Amino acid sequence: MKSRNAASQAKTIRPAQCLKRVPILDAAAEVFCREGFSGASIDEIAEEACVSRQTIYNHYREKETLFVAVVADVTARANTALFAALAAFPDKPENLREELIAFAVDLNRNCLYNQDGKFLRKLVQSEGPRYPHLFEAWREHGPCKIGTALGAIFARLHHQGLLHIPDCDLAARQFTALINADLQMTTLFGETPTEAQIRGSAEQAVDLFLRGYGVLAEPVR
Amino acid sequence: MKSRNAASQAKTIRPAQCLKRVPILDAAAEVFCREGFSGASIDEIAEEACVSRQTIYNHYREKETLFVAVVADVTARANTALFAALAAFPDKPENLREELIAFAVDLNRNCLYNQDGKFLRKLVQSEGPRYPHLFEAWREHGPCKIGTALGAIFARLHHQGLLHIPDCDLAARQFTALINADLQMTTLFGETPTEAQIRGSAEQAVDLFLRGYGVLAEPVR
DNA sequence: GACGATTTGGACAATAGTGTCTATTTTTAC
DNA sequence: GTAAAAATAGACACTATTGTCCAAATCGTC
Repeated sequence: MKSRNAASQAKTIRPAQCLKRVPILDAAAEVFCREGFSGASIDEIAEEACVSRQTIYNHYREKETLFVAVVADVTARANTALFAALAAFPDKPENLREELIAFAVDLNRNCLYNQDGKFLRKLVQSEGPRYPHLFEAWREHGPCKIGTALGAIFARLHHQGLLHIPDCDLAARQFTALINADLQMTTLFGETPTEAQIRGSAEQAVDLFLRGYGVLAEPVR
Repeated sequence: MKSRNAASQAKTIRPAQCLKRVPILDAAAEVFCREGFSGASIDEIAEEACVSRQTIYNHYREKETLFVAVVADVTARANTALFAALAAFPDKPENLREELIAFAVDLNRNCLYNQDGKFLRKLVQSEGPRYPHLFEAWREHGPCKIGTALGAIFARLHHQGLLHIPDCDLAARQFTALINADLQMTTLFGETPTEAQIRGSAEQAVDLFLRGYGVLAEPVR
């Protein structure tokens, strides 16, 4: 194997120069998501990226290399979106219901149900078992830590006396489950939920959540 | 095309005689679920079913026919399991919390998170867009009507004064979302949740659900 | 045991996809 | 403008897979 022999194989392309890298990654994400790993053909990706097939092979040695690169790319993007959403939640909430709703909407719109979220959910489920390493990485560093981060937020709300939450990690899982309750079906269809759906789903979720975990500060009205 | 010409093509095999049909369907479900539609090869299925490849082609003309048959088979099985679970819920609940928990456990164990449930969830997501007809069928007649059926049950509980539920369909979606909240991660790993996990998840879900929708008949204890 | 139905194994053509190679063209930077 | 880097197009070998055809073997039932 010798790892390429200088002459004609020196097509390793320095990672700095790109130009075609972005369209390739985008098209590949699209096609991998639509067709799955084995269903996606390099030719299809090349066409969708408006790029010669050879160019793809120049940048990424083989299909699997490309796939891994795509997952890394999408995961990174999803992560920054997630951090942004988490950071946007106020330290000292004033109108808890509204702020939780806004947070849920943000989470759903920009992390869970955008293009990247859809890609990750679908791919982790269908190709996860085949790439344990990749899968583990997603679980550790990926959008999956929504759980812990949310748990921390709820712990703060508990200590601030705004909510009464015995088990914060559990509450975090329940919160994410609830804000998706209304969107599951749309999601499975591969469609993107409308803004109204996202907003409605968030409101319903937060209302139930607050009935379950709210401190009964105000008298029943 | 002529639709086969009597002589050698008369291998249509009467639907009654089977013998090899069950192992074929089982193996095919397994392989389709593991590899996806395009990743699954007929040879692999034949081997796993301990059957000659030709036999598969005798029964199901082509790969797609086999796939459709598998989905129909699994859906039918999942449906009877679902009906059994729904029927098992008592008309006049006596200990609502316990009975809801038992119901949730039953639902999770025998419908949502068994082999069939896993298959349907995975396949609908990955191959759904490619088979709109099949997908529609699943949505209409498949396990997806958990929603409506559950809604009906909750409506009854509301009228019986056992719960206070303004929107029963919403509550149904939230209920199913909650009983899965703790299992999502395990599920994505392709693992089957343990009995303890299922039980715990159900308890937590029902407790939050009852805090949100319970009539406050008893004084806070 | 004989009959028809079912199953099997192997050979086969046709197709599609991966990855390589090479020569040529375009782009970028100096 | 020129030279290096990157992109392209096409031909190619190789492999895997689908689906067909056929002859032989096996099974179930009477």
